[in-house]
Amino acid sequence: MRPEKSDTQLTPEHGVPAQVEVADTAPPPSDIGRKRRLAFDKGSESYHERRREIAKAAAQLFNQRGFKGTSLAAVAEALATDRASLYYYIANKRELFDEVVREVSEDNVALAEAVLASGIPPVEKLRTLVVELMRSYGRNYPVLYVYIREDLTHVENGRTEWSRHMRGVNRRYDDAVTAIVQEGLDDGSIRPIASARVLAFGVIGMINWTNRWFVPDRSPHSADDLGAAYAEMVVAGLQA
Amino acid sequence: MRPEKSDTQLTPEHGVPAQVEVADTAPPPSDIGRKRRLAFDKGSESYHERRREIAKAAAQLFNQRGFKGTSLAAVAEALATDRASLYYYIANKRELFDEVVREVSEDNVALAEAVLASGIPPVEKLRTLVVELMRSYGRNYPVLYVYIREDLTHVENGRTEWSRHMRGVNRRYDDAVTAIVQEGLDDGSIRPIASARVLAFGVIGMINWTNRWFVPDRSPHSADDLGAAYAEMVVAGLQA
DNA sequence: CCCAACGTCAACATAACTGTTGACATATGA
DNA sequence: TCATATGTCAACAGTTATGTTGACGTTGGG
Repeated sequence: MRPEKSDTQLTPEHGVPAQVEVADTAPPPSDIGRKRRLAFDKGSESYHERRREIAKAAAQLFNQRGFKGTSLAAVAEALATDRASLYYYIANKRELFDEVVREVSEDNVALAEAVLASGIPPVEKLRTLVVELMRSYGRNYPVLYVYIREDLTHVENGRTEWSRHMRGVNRRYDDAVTAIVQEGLDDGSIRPIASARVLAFGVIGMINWTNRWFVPDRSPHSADDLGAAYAEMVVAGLQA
Repeated sequence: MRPEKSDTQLTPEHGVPAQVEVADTAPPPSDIGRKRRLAFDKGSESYHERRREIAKAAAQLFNQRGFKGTSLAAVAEALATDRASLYYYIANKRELFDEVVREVSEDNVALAEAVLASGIPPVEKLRTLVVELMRSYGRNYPVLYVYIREDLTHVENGRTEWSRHMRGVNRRYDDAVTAIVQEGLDDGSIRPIASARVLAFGVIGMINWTNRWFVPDRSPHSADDLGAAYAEMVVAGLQA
């Protein structure tokens, strides 16, 4: 299914099939790449601020159109600049996505794990979790939604270091929530309606689905309201 | 070869994009188009069966990789055929998506509306709805998930007849579920935790989120189990 | 003033994808 | 047998995307 790279001569230097190996390492330096790295390492404030601006604009587009549906040209346009200029700040689209998503997604996991580790009763953990998650979603809008919407597998083919990392983050998140439910099942404070994981996914789903309809600025409800409502619903639904 | 719009001719109409008009009608006939239409209208059994095979293969890929992430070449490959052969059956990728999704999404709405129209008490409607939806998701896997995953806006730019239709379907679905909850709020059988819509979206979210983790064949739970569990959780959570 | 860091620009190379074409194969029934 | 419906193939055209390049501007500090 790789019929013809072309019938014309293909310069052997250029034809090195770089897409076979997964090579998360050693992308060929390239000139602008060196400038970028330099600027990044030097790390002036304005540089990083501009980087954040770019990430913010990208987040909006990723949220609206998805990763695949967002072109760097569109990001550049949103910033009223040229696409090539972005390369002064980021190496490629995936790195931009990473920039947008990484910190906030890790905060999210940390939140879930902190709640799990707290000393309060399981049911209260659940309530706190739901409330705090919704707060976080509201506070970090739309960045957290970008993260939720993308089914990592859709972003990249799945074997890169980055994608492994992201899967790990997701996994820890699911595990933390599941563990909270499990505690409740174990001490009898949560009814054994189904396995801890199924129940946990139900809760997560209710929260995560808000990405489809909740736009903080344009909503009659605050994220806090939603969190409180869903927490109440979940707790009443699960409590023994 | 290709540099049509390079420095030779600096097209002055650089800023006149042709994609402004939406033209859902009158795609130029084209030869294979005529053959396709002919075959379709004549409608032999084998023709439509092949069409269904194609839709099924496409559904798998759409589900795994999303609309944008799925190329017709990939669909052809999955069927061990050539991409061009697909054009004997479908006119373009969107039509294929439509083929996959349309019927089942309308069935889904019909289901929700039927439950709404049934004579049972609101809380029982809710329970029935959740159970039946999960059954439907299991039965129609992965087709319904394809539909859920795509945030129509990501599939097409939003002004076409098709996209209006799809938004309408979504809307009717949301409205039906909301109406069920509203009935419960009105007759006092459901606690006024939040607005009917917020609660409805919570329920829908819990169910729809299963698209991220539930694979019928590879799951220890049946769709029925999940439906029963979530129904129980929702009903207990909302009942007065 | 001048230089280096900062930032931008136009253009190119490469690739993937969609939609289309016209010729070619097969098989089926009249 | 032969015409027709059915189905496939290789190839191309047009579009859009990414990543890169090298030259060009701008600006503030020494």
